[in-house]
Amino acid sequence: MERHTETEQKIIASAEKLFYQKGKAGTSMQDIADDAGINRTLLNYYFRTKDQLFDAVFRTAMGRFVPALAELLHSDMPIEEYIPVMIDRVITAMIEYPQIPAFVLQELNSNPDRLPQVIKEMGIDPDVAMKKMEREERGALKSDIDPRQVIISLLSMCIFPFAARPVIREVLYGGDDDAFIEAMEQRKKLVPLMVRQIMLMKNPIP
Amino acid sequence: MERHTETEQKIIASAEKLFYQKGKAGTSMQDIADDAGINRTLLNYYFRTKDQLFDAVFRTAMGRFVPALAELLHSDMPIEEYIPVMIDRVITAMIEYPQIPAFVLQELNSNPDRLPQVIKEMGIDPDVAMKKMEREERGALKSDIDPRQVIISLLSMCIFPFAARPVIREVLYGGDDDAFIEAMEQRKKLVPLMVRQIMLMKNPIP
DNA sequence: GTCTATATTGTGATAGAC
DNA sequence: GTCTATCACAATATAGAC
Repeated sequence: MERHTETEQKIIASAEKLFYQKGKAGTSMQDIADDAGINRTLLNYYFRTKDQLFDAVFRTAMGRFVPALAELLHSDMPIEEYIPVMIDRVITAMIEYPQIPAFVLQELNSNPDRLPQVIKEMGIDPDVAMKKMEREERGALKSDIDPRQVIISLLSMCIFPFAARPVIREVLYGGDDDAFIEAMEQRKKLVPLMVRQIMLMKNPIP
Repeated sequence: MERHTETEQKIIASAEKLFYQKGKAGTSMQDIADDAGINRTLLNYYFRTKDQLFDAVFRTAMGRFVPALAELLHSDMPIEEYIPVMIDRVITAMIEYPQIPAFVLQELNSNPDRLPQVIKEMGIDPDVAMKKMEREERGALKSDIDPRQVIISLLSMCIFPFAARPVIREVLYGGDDDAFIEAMEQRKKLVPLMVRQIMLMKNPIP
């Protein structure tokens, strides 16, 4: 399908790396060209403008972790069955691309206009998602707790540790990155248990 | 103590607003001057360089929520007693300054050199923090679970919802910001209960 | 303290030779 | 497809008048 020259590949790879790290405004076309080891004008040749190059990278970034999230809100199966596999998938993606969460969140924060695009690419219909939440409320989740609060906690526990990786690694794991990763691997099994505990709560808020 | 002219105040206020929103590289000195309604060269007069102005803002940002976090790792009292008040304080700070989490996380991500400064200003000694964690392991937390995993989940559940605010608000609350805030208020009571449930887990990982 | 004028460098983008 | 040369413009920062 996709016909990509070697040069184009190198551009995307360098652009991804630098945009993740320094953000859109913090990265110049020259930076990307230098990192890729090519002439700066080639960026314009392949992607016309910086905006278009960034869009390509942003789309790539979302494609790396959004599908796992979207599925959680979509499936007709009881939410409970999906949780463990979902968590495993999300954490696995985070370990592979640890810089993406902070990158996407910052970009959404500074450019809210992109939100509709994000939601659309997630394939999520907000209305459908909300209806589903309301159905779950008296369904498989035999809990009095608002299922949205569970979802929020679930996503938080999977994604936030990576967004805050440098601090957590330094303060809680003495700067040892292997120890941090090991802890995240453990979370693949741990977070589902935590979520289960949370779902078992009765009458949390009267 | 602090002697600040009105102009200086206006600069800091505008700089805070814009840096939170657009980041350091995404905000020009001109942008800040325009927002503050003053001449651009006054920024240089009061803060010499953009870097120094940004540092001032970054310090301010941390001062707004770091103390509440630092206390969690410091106190000699059993961790369990502190949790509810801690959570309340953190969420309250997040509601007041919702853009700070994504801002600080992105800045730490793109400029890891700042981490030591952050840790120092938190007043945290990582060694002390880790020792404490190990002590708690067989202490007040009567659980087999690694207390660091609890801390991570606790912070995640408090901070992440705000970092991901635009998405969560749109997908889970139909774009209604009041509903989002209301849900966060509920979390002040809800998250402590969730954490308690998590701490009660037995033999989560053999 | 506040302004105008200016120096200097960086940046995105294009035209045109090869 | 890849390079050199060049453009227009925006950015930070400083000097100096008021």
